[in-house]
Amino acid sequence: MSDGESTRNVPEKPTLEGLEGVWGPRWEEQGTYQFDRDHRREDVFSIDTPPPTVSGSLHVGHVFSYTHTDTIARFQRMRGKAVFYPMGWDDNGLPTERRVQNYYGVSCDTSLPYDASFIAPIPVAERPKDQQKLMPLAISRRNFVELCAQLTAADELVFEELWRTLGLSVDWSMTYATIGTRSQRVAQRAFIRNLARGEAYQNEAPVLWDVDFTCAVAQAELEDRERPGAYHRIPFARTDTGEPIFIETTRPELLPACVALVAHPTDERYQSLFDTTVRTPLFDVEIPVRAHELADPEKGSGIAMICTFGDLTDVIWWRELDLPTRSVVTPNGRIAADTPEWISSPAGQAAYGELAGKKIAGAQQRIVELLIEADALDGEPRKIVHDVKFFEKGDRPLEIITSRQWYLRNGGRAFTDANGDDLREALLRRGKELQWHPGHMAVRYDNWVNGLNGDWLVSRQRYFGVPIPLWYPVNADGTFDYDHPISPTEDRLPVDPSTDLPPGYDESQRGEPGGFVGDPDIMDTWATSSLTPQIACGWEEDSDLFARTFPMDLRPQAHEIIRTWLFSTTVRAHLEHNALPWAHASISGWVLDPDRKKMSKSKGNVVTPIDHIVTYGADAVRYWAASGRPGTDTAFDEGQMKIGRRLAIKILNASKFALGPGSETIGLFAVANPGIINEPLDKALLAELSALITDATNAFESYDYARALERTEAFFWRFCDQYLELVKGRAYGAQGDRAAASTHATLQITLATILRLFAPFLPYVTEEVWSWWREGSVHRAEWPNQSAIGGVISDITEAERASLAAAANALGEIRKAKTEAKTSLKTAVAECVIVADAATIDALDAARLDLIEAGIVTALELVVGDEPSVTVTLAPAPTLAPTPTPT
RNA sequence: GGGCGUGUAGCUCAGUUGGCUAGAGCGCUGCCCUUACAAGGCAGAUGUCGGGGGUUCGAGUCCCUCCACGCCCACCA
Repeated sequence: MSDGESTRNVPEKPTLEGLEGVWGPRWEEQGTYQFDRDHRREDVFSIDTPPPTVSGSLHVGHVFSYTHTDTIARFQRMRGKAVFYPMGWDDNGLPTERRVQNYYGVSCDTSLPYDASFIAPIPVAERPKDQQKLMPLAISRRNFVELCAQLTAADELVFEELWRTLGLSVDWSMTYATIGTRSQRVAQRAFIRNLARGEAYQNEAPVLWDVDFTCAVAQAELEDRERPGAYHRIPFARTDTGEPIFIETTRPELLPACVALVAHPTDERYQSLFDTTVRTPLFDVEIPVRAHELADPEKGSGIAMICTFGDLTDVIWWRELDLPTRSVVTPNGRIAADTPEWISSPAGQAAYGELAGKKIAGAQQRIVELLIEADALDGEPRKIVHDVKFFEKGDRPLEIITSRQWYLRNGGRAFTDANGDDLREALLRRGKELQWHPGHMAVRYDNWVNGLNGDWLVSRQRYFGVPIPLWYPVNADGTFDYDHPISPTEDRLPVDPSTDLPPGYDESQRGEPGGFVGDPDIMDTWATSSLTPQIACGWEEDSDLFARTFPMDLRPQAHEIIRTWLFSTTVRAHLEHNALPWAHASISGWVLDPDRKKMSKSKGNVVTPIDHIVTYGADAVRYWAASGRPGTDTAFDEGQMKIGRRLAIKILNASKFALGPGSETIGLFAVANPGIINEPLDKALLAELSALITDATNAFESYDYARALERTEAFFWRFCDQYLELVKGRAYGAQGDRAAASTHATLQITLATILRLFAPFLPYVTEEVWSWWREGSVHRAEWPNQSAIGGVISDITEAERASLAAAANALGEIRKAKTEAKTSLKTAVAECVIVADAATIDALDAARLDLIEAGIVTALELVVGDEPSVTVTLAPAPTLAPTPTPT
């Protein structure tokens, strides 16, 4: 027996059932996937695993993409790398808040004091029907945050269980949560360093605002949605002549916030109007008419009203034309209750009174009525469907509200980085430096960076997140001195400024003149997620680990978050480390339902993965996932899982044969004694296997796991259908011990190889079979190379190389004859005459004995000729005893 | 409006520098309990390679153009 081989233990009836339950715990116990931190950086492969959002349930989309990464991790591990493969949980942020509110029926009220004795309420779903629709229970911010932490901790256990069952080779001793202490420390440390370097700054400015979450929203969180709207044609009156000037607007309710009209500087129609004034209808406010290139003469009447603020173009006009701010929309999406001072006429004030306090939609309806009454609406509103900006998690169109927010430099506005380079250019270069898989995804990064229209707004007016770690002095008059924020020292992190104290102050000074206030905001969830490499690798906390793992090797992720996660991570690493955070990015596609729609929770077409794992087995589900090529959207297909299951069963059965009677004495010693393999079919098979190893290895090295699987699978089926069929008799000893030894050695080299090639995809079945005869885990075994095969096939002849395909074809013809004769494949062939070209005949002759045996051929005649043919004469069917006729 | 991707058998997809009659699996049809496998095996039928032009001895593969679908991006009054 060769080394590495253990006692044979091949089950009588191999089965897939229960493999997950057997091997999962054993891998855990044996530390199969533990990160070995003794390796040097170049021998480590580190993966920046996407932390899944814990606020919902994992769906097949997760199973799909995480399997892709796992195949890469397993390949690298078998190649000898110490694989650093941690798992994070994204529990920070709005989705969790929303889930906690709904799950427990609570709401956060920042004015309430902390209740130390608070106990989580009974979940809404578990209450009696009549108590499910009660008003939410208002609880303090700290109680609310604690409840979030409690629920996410429970959710994370469920997630981990599913991942383990799926067979992810994660090192479960290395997990993090984005709301965890470590993540908070990293996020706050990075932020105060950004602040110290001038990369973080605050600004009082118009921002996109979600009126339901009462929270600012960043450019990266926007999405356009088509909404019905209408152009309202409204006359403004020239102040000098009273002549009507018509504008068209989709936001008539913003008329009281109008600060100017604007037309293109070259627009003939409006030349005489520039630098004069007009008066708004209903409110009778005098406003200037200005010229600006962004005004499009083709659009509407060619002259637009500028409001503070109807859209982002308004913001540009307002800024560049230096217009006053006249806001009427409040943060919660209503028209401000108090009549603004710029509306001075009694009629205007009365009109405003009609709108005050109304929600946007109601205000729009009312102002249209008022315009009609005042004969200030020209014709019917012209209905259109247009794109409106929404917060991607929001339900109502965004408004633009002026507020003080924190920003992080990301190249959206001109900035010179620490290297003296333009930040945007530097980040574009980072995108080119990164190796994308597939390569065409790189353009999405370029598109996004080139389209940035401002820096990254990182402050959020929410609760469950990492607090902005700053305090502000309170002036003698009670106002806040935002210009002199107080940072904590790094050794105190993480801090919560709403409860912790700034250096040199005591609690009695909170909110008092001469005292301090804490920044009430938290950071954008991406402000933490953008630091996953730093969190996972132990930045500033475990410098040894950091040195061995950072910058990381691989960032796997989905394409829709290139603009958020991938880009923001690049920004943080560039600013903090002057480095790319990882060398490679692999971008997975989506799982589509059979109607080719993306599966997502909101569409209600999500399939729960655990049922499929139970039905088909984890290997089968992984097989389906790994069939999806990198970056390609893939249809959800249970059929593929059935095929995966069949493949796994086939591996069990073929392995049982390969390790069957006669094989024990051979072992793998052919490696040390190449001369033992001398049969043409055996050499032909190993030649194919050799090519397969090269092909699969190259595919994996270019992150194309799907190709590696496809090639391995195709080889395996040929191995079963052609080779095994042809050598069965020989394996059983029909041609003597020497011939049997050749095939047994070949079978075992092949089996040992394909088990390892399949191991990244089908970790359970390959480990099961490996355990029948080899020591240790297949997942720690060396990735196949040519060493076991090279010597055997170095002297292969052309006839030998072609023998397998030729014999398989001939066997197919013989079996076809039997099928057509509707007889059993066991039927003997009296005579078989094969006419073919000389090369084929040579190849067939090389496999002669095996072919005769497999086809049960009595006389095989091989003839060189120009017209290929196979003539099969079946032996007379054995005489059957006459079936008694029932009477 | 700009860009990226996809379009091959009823379905899901391979097809790597252009090379002999275009492949696999599912599904479909027929046959076979053959000692690895009946939740199996063997065999069979099935294609204007989205349309049109071009380069070439030769194009599913390269070039141009058009069409359909998906996605990303865009200051969308």
